Amino acid sequence: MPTRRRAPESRPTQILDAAFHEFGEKGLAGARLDDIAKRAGVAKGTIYLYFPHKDALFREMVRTTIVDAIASGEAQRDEADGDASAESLLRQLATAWWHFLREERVHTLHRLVMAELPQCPDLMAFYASEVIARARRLVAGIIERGVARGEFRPVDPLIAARMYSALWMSHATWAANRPLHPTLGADEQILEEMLEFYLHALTSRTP
Amino acid sequence: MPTRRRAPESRPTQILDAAFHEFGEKGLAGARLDDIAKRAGVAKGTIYLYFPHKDALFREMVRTTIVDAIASGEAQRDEADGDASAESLLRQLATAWWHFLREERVHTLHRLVMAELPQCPDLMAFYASEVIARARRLVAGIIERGVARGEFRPVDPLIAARMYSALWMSHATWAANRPLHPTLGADEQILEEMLEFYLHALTSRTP
Amino acid sequence: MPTRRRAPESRPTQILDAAFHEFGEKGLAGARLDDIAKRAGVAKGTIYLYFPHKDALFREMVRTTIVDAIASGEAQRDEADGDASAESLLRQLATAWWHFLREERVHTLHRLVMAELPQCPDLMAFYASEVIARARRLVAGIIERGVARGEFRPVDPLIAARMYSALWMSHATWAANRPLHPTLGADEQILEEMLEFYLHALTSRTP
Amino acid sequence: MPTRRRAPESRPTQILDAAFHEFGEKGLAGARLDDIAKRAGVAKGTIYLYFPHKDALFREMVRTTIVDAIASGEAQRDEADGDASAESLLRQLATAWWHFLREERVHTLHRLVMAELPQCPDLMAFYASEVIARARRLVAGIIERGVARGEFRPVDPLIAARMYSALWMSHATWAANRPLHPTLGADEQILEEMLEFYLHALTSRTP
DNA sequence: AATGAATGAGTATTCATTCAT
DNA sequence: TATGAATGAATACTCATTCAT
Repeated sequence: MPTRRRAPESRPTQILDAAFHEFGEKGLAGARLDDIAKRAGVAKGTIYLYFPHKDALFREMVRTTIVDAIASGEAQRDEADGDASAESLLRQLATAWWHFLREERVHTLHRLVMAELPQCPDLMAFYASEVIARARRLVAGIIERGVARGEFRPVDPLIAARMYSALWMSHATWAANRPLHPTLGADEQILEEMLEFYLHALTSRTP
Repeated sequence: MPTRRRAPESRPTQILDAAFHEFGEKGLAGARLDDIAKRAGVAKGTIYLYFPHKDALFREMVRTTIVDAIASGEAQRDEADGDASAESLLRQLATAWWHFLREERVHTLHRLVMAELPQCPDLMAFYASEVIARARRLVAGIIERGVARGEFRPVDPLIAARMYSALWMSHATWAANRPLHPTLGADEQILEEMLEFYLHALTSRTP
Repeated sequence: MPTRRRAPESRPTQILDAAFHEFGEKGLAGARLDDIAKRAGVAKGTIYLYFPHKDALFREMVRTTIVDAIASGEAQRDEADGDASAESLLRQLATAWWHFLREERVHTLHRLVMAELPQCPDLMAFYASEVIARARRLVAGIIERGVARGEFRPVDPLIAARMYSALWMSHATWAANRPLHPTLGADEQILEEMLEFYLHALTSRTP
Repeated sequence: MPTRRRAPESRPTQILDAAFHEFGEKGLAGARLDDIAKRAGVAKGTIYLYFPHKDALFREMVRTTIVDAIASGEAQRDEADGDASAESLLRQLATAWWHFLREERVHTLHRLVMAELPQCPDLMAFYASEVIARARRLVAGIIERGVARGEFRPVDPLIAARMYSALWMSHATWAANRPLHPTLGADEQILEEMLEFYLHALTSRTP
């Protein structure tokens, strides 16, 4: 019998961590509480000391993962140089979000959200507003500035930001399933391709 | 009610149809054979005359839905005028695919694929090559032609086609969850926004 | 694997029978569905084809047992000679109810009702009105007649009937636990004692 | 709030008190140690310092409740005037026992005994001899005296005492569930009805 | 003595699968 | 073919009991 009470206050974290992996691999229905407990190194009953039932555990896991992901995303963004050109800022942000989206953890989260959250509309909404819309707002701000400075052609910043989301998120999904998308190059190359394409769309004068 | 064949003597089709709805609503694990049978108007045992088990039913449902979807997609494409400018062709194809992607049925399929198919890699591959890559090949062909004709700037047609997929598929997903994306306009407007953006990216000469 | 579908329409009866014994021995909480199934000779799942959950099974078991018991009680009563003196009628009825109350089945039922039904007030009410009050009404009728005929002193028939219930039911409970009540004589003797006492109370004119 | 000692240093008493209420409401199986602890204002583990397991707690709770009840019953009896007529004594005792039996606490105890003690025969025996038989002996003594004095007709005192128990206990049970027995009058009236009936049975000369 | 977090055996309930009809 | 009653393995959740503090 292993020692009880190993790290009293980190118990919920251990469990949420294990839950993330099990749910990530098997989905909400497929994951077994037994396995989550085993992975977390606690007894099954312990889970119920912190979460009233499987669904609540799932929800809380999604919620904390979103919050964590946002925090890490913000951190990456905050390294950006606030004084540079809009294009340069966009490149920095694009790079940071690309690394963020390419994290295993984020991809798993995204898949879970797509898969199971139609049944939990509130979590879906949380994800949509906190993760998706947040990135869009950041990008929209940069684009607005680029338009104001004359770096970019006059576009609706919100629409352009949506296009940005579309490109980055889709590619992240595909890159996470490379075997299915064999024409995809290396991560850095994809990033370059997206940036090249995206900047062309913003700077064109001709059409 | 969309056109879906329902030959009264064709049990498997009835069942697959019912399976599509139940799996679409509840997912692979959540759907109950009982409900599928009820919806199909057959006894539970009857399902086992045609499909060895639940998973096989799911797979077969996904497969036929993909095949059906492709057929309907192809039909829309074939209405395109083979003789027009690349831009005009692209507009026609873009419109057709947009309508295709906006079908409830296609969105449901997409969600299921994202959600459950990590566990069925072969189906995932089938979907990726038959649905996603197929569209890309079509678009790539048009772009190649546009580049050759000098309509578009010299881009890698495959890469540009990937960007196309990214924009169209992401927006289709968001449009299917409009409540979560309140800044989205009407379907036709979204299509216009994407086309405008995409054509700019292809025609710009500057950055 | 024993034969399936042994007696299709008697399945619920088999189960209710088994439930009566298991609940009777262990109580509502103590009885295990597994054991009930085993005793009924069916699989555990089969129970759920007929009863939505344990509580419903318990309730239904109590209900049918009450109904059965009443039917058997009525049958015994109907053998009574409608034309005799009130005393004679009372003796007949008293004998019939005594035999009825002394049945194992009735005693078990009574215990269950006392024990578990505070949590199911409707079943309790059903028992009170169908079993207890029913007997009282019968007795009250006879007493009323006896009073009218001058056989008995003028008593309130309902009150007298309540006294009857009290004597008979208490003695039935004690007789079912004879080891705890060693001064109790044989069943027939108890019946005689109760009748002697009861008739005295009804016929005395003095105090 | 009825008088119940609650010496602050007397943990076991607090626990037994809480146990009485929880077991009384939910039964042996239904009561949760957690709730008992909460009600007693102690931690769950503390219970195990005084009682080796749930069953022991239940048993001890029943035992002390019986002992307490007897003590309070005796006290009431001892107020009786030892010198009066048998009838007067009987009336005094009957009144005292009626108040005793009508206590919530006694009724709860009685229900628990009926419900759960088939599984604990020794407790059942304790209850039968200490509570039921004790009352009978008291009554039997008075009756014997009444017969000797010629106040009562010559009856077997033990049998008559049994009849007394039957009347009083049954009515106490019914009175505790008045909603189910709507024809029941007020407590004092019931007592009068029982006494009137009982004395008639004892004093009749005629039949 | 007292605590309450942790344990894990125990059980109701579900549902894919079978098979006698 | 078609049925649907029957099966029983699988699993979420509970709660008496333990023990490090």
